[in-house]
Amino acid sequence: MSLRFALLALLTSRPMTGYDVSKQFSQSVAHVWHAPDSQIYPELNRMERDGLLESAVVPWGKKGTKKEYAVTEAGVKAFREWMDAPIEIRRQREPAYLKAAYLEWAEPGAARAELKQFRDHWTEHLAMLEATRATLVDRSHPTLARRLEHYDASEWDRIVRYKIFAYDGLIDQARAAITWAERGLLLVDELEGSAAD
Amino acid sequence: MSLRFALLALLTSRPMTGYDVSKQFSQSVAHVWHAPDSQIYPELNRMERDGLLESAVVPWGKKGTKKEYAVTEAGVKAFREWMDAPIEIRRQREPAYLKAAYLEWAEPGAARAELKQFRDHWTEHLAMLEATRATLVDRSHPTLARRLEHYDASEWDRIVRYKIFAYDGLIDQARAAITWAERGLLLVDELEGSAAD
DNA sequence: ACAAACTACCTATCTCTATAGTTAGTGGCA
DNA sequence: TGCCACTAACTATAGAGATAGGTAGTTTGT
Repeated sequence: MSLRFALLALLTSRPMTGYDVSKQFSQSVAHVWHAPDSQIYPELNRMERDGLLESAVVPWGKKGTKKEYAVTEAGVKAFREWMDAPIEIRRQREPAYLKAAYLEWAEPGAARAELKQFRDHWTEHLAMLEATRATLVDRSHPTLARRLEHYDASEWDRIVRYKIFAYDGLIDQARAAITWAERGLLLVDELEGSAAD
Repeated sequence: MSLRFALLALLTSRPMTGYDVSKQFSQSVAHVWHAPDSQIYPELNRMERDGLLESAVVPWGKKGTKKEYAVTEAGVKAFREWMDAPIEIRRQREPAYLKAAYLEWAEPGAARAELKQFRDHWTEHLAMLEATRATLVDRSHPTLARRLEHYDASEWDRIVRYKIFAYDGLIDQARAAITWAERGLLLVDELEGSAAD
């Protein structure tokens, strides 16, 4: 159900085609709620069917057309209602931590490789989050810039700071994951005897 | 797919009935991979069909019977293979952070309520994780105690420390979530004007 | 003139999850 | 003797999500 609201969140910045949505999505909302385009297109259709979006067919080149979606009043209302409703608490589902708890079953080499892979993934992810955070701070983030156009300048700080707050939380998570993986690598060295590799 | 391996992990400690599994599960592996019993029973059946488990029918009372599952050699092999394979990286799916990024749309009261709910959930979760961690440190955790029986005492430290390592990671996550929510509450006060409630 | 890369928009299928039930026997106690 | 909580083991169904495709037009570079 959150996909629907992630899409509404994005579309409140400006009307977009499905293709725009799927491109912009991966650079913003997906940091917090990932979805592939095979989920995005059908969901946009369903949202239109449910009256949350309306679409206009726009010509594209000589023969091509594209469909631009805009949030309706009902869509804004649904989004506000979701924002005011209690959040769903996600259940724990962490394959990395599951494996960590049973690391005595792994080959030491495989244990090290997994922890490194995990650390590297989060290191990369952290860099991306920090880069995105920087574009929020200086307001160069394209979706944010378009969003601020609808508001009075006196509101800008408030809007931007909530987005930075969300990214700060994600950055903390990423840092914690990296620290944890590094502690894990030291632990494997200690328990399995350190091996060069 | 991880559910299968979460179940194998649990069943390597000792053979269990489906009911035992679903009870023990919620006190151990579920901290890292949640699943309701409506997923556990069918998955146990499928694992038996696939040769990872074998079951014995055990009498229970006068007429009742129960089915006790034990991990087969193929099951142990599959578990080891999964342990040595690279981990799947989970995609971000965090409704709380999604909402946080768009908090300018929420009523200030609703924003506060959500952050409090989030903080309280994680505070409770943290207490449970710390309590479980303590039972690992003193080795009074029932599943751990049964597990250690299969190993030589010289191996105990290694096994226990990996489990503590996993819980340390979860505890860090919980603490980070609480700190983040508290920062969020201060931010709402600053941006929306503080309201007593 | 043509290829390659990009824009645009899906579809199909399978698995995984969530939610909400059902059926039946056991053990204790009032 | 009857009731209730617990043990035991599912089932049914809908929706979400992952993976892997497909088709058609456009733009850009050579």
